Amino acid sequence: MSKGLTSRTEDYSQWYNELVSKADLAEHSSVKGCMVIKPYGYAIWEKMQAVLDQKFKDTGHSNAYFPLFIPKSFFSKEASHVDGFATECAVVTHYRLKNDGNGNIIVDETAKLEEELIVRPTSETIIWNTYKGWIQSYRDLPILVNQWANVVRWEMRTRLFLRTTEFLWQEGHTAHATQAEAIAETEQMLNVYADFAENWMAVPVLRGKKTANERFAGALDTYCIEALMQDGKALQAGTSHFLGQNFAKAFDVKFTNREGKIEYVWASSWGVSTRLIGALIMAHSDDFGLVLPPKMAPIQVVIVPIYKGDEELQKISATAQQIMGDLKAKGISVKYDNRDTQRPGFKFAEYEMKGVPLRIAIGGRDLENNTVELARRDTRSKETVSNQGLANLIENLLTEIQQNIFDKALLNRAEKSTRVDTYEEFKKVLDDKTGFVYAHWDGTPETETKIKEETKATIRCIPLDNPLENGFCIYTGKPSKQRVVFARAY
RNA sequence: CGGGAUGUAGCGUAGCCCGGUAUCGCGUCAGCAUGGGGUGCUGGAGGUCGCAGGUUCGAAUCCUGCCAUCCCGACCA
Repeated sequence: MSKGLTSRTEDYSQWYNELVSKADLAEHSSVKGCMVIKPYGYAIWEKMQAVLDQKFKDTGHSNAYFPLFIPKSFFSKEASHVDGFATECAVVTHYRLKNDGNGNIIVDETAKLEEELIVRPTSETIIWNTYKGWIQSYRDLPILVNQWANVVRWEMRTRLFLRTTEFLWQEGHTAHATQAEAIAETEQMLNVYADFAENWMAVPVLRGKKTANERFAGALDTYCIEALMQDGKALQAGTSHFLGQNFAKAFDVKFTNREGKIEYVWASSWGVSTRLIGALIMAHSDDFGLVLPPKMAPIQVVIVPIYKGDEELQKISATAQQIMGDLKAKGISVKYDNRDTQRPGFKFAEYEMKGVPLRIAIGGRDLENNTVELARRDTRSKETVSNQGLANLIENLLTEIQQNIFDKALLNRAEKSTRVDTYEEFKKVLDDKTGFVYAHWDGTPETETKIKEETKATIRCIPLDNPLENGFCIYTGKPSKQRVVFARAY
């Protein structure tokens, strides 16, 4: 691991890239646009999965698995869905290779697929094709299924975690007897995501609806959680879609309701991806490396011994083991780094880069005094504390750190949220101050598109709890009933 | 797919204009010392100079073609 990190103010993008690499989260693979998620980065994903998976189960969902490949004909059935994804699909056309006689492996042209297969960019089509066979009566509803999977979207430009050609995610797909129930499900899952983002990832989010332009291809309504990064750019952190009867109609999924009438099934889908790791990184980290909220940290506490010779190490290790036992009893994950191959200072820097929330250093002086040195990653403060009641102290500190990290992110968002009433002001804020810009909009896709073309800012969402307020569109001057949230986004 | 740039050791680089078999840093390996914030010294290993042609006694360097990657745009969780 090399020293130092480009500062955020100097070059935010480079800071991000170096951080991902130096914190050992991920690296570029030999496959263009695809990343290798390294063990430490994957451990964060596993933390996310564990929490989300439990939340899904607590809200009545079950996991299942659907194929990676989708027949092209399925994919074409829902018109706006195809339009949305057509330009970024990987297509399988052949199923065999052969030797061309010169030692080269080539595609065997005689092994052409009857029907080409799409590598799923999302699974609505294959799932609704399947649901058709599962649903006949209202008694079969609702179906509440989630799958953890990889998907492929052939992106032009990629960035580790934020946008890669292949990424990991979960996609929930539910089927309901009524519109109201499907909408309630859509909203419920949005709240699950928001709760996860704020109370686990310590990332404050806006809950809102997307405008028609930003809506998921095939949805009637797209709900989202929007987070603000430290550089003032917005990041869509999760989406939940009310699909109406669009996919039921496309795949002819009907059921007999209580009244004996035949009706199309109502649907929702919702997902979050490994992009959340990008959000986590950019929301909290500093110029010294990653800053992880304790609830998302693969290692919450690291213990570094400082010693001269084996004998002293033995003594320190005994103390360390005792502390580890106390912490583990409280469900705190702890690592004792007694590698003799690195020096303490190196380890300090390394765990700082990796965002471990708390570090305990134990040296000879501490043994004499029954103390340890305790260092917080979020504030980078150090203090020497007594061994007595250490586990309780740490337990409380972890809670405090979790809160502190959230508060900081919330403060950043508050500082970077601005209300503007003119287009001039709007552009100036976007350029100079960045962040969320609350402005009136006439509600038309045309105006939204114009603003996007001229400023690169998009409407991130119309907040769900948005107060009504009469005003005039900053672009056209037409009357407007509420402000919407604009930002430049990842 | 348009506009720009770059390919030299695991990583980052110098050398290229002005041809003579490759520089430095990090990392790595060995030994000794060191150990409370990225340790020091000594010694070692590691290179088809993106690929293929061409010019030349001789090419990382000059010429031609190709490939790849990165940045900016269009597209996007």
